[in-house]
Amino acid sequence: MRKNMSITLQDIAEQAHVSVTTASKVINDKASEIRISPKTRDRVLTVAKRVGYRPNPFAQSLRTKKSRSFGVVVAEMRNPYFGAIISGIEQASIAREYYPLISSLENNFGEEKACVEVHRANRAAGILFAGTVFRLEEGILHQLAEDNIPVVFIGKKVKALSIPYVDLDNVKGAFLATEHLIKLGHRRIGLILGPDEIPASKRRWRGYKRALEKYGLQHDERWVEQETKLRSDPGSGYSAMVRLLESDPPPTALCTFNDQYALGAIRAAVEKGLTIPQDLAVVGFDNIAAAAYYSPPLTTVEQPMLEMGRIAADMLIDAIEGTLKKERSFVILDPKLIIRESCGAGPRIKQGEG
Amino acid sequence: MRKNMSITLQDIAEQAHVSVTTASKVINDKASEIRISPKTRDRVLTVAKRVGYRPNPFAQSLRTKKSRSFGVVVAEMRNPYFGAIISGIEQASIAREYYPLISSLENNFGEEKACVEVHRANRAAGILFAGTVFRLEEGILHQLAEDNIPVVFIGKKVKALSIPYVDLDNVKGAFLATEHLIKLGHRRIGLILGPDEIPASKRRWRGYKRALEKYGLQHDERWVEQETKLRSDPGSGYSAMVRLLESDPPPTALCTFNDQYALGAIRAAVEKGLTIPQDLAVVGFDNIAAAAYYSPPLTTVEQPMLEMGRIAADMLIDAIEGTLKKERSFVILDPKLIIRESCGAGPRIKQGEG
DNA sequence: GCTCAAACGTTAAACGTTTTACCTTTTAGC
DNA sequence: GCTAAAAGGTAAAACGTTTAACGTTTGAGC
Repeated sequence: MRKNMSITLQDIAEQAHVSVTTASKVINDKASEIRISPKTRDRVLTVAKRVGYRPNPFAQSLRTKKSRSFGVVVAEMRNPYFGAIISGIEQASIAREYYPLISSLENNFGEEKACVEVHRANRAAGILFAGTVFRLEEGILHQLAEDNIPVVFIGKKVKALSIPYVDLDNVKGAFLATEHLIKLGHRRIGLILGPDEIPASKRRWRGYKRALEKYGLQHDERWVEQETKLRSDPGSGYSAMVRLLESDPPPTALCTFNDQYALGAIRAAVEKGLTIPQDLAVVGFDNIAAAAYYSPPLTTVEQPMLEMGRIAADMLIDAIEGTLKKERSFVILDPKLIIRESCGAGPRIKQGEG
Repeated sequence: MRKNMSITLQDIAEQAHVSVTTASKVINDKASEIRISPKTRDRVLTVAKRVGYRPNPFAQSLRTKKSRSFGVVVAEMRNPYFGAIISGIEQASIAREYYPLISSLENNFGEEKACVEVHRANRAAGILFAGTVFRLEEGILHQLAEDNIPVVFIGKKVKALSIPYVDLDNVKGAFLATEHLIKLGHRRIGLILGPDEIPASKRRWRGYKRALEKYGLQHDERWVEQETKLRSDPGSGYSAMVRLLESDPPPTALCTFNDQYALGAIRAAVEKGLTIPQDLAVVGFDNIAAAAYYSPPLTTVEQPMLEMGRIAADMLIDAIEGTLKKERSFVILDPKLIIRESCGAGPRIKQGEG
């Protein structure tokens, strides 16, 4: 009649006629470095299996002063970009028996501090700042460093503290996109950037300029628009595009900060009576799942979100376990241009199949 | 030089010259039902604040046998639909100082069992099955019930065990969509359903039929396609639409299982040379953020994902705390038709602004 | 001045592990 | 057959809380 009582080592010990210590040693089985006879070993293991023993993680953590969960702070949950990253984080951590505690800032940026506080209160073994985190005071990071709580960033480089990070080569990504448009003959190429707080924004701007320079085009401020709102939705692309279309002459091609911006920008252009790609060629960024089905299917720069999540989580767990090597602490992944139809250059075959 | 050691009640007790018990009582402050003089109270509180005391959740949970975290099992993380639900779950739980442990099945359906096992191993105080969970063996649910671990479903009704749930009125949602098309004059109305395992699928089919019946149209199997793949991406809508377009005569209007299906279906139609909405009117479902920016902007049935998440989380927490009333255990929310341009009936103004 | 409560605190046990230090029994070496 | 060490196991303390049960002081009532 033991309602809601779980099985403890005590129970196992009794049933297997050994001490709690022995039971514990067997269960943990430190590479048989402990000296237990095969006979008792089997006995304990059999009992444990029979009763469905599950170690109490609270007792374990209390005793060992180690936690198997880590915090994840993500900008917005509803964004498929972050969804993919989280998915990757999850894959990696489940595999290593760690548990991510996910918290998102949603619209309330500036809540990083509160989020971190929650994770600390929960004794997170480390914190992963996924996607773009902005106004994080350095003080918080110092505090974390001081208390030996490892931190990993995705998409942001914190110079001062040499914090491990994984990021995409954003300069190259924007370069590829811009170059593609140039090679298609475009000369007036617009650019819609994200807010300054997102580090990728500046870097993509550099990639864009670099491509223009390489092909001897000159850079014109009229064709660069920047969204200041932090939330990454199609609305941002829409309003930026409305502004951009007022420039004279308007651009014939466009690089956007991400696929969602592209969706909004396309909408704005279409509402002005333009057709894509004839009147305006558009390149996105990220290659989210839906991009292949936009009208027209979106040419975009692929960002391996899933992999980034996986790598970052592995790095963080390594750091938690104290095995993260310096030379594996800074990972920059390669972007890839996915050509579809939104620039008029794609093969007219169905995309995203298979 | 105490590296990585956190402050304990012990420390506070010493510094405030009281016993650990007193410190504990003051910190927990059970509505001053405990008898502690204001003077000592203040002393303890001051010290606690000064040293930044954070109770150790492991010790707390170990001692009280209560956990403040609960599991969330979600179908796919990368889907903005679930992203929104999770967002709602988070809002509600943070507010009540509970912590959701999120795990997703991604493509590996049939892993419900493993997910549940993980949550149990982590001593989740309850489990929220968010979105659509399919092949969950009843055995698992019985086990959970037996062990007094409350469960709440979103979007699924488990008759046998009278498990609390929150859901949308799917019949009504599909009815609204279909009726809208009928009122616009359509007579051949197609339907793309999700897989049978998703309970909403059947119910939307009923709503669709009910609308046809009400307006004296007869139901024709040729115009109903069903996707069997569980993953909800535009590709599903795309391939279903390809099949649907082979029917003769083809439908002039279409209800889709969700906005992502709609995106894919529209793409397939456009590739066949059709224009939306002139040749084919399309209605989506869910009203995800991007839907307002599709080309054309999508008329769709709104589902309050955020609210569903919030309500479900609140219900689960109530259940955990033993305060969930029977009459508040079954919540069905009302869908709302959002009219945009994909049916040719929307006002030709910009959508999704503001 | 005595008694009795009330007011204010404290001691100690318990939660389920892990780990240190120790104890007993075999076994091996000679 | 004796000793030493290896093998196999155990007792007890500790992790940081909460809580039941128990002290001590204070003050009121008479």
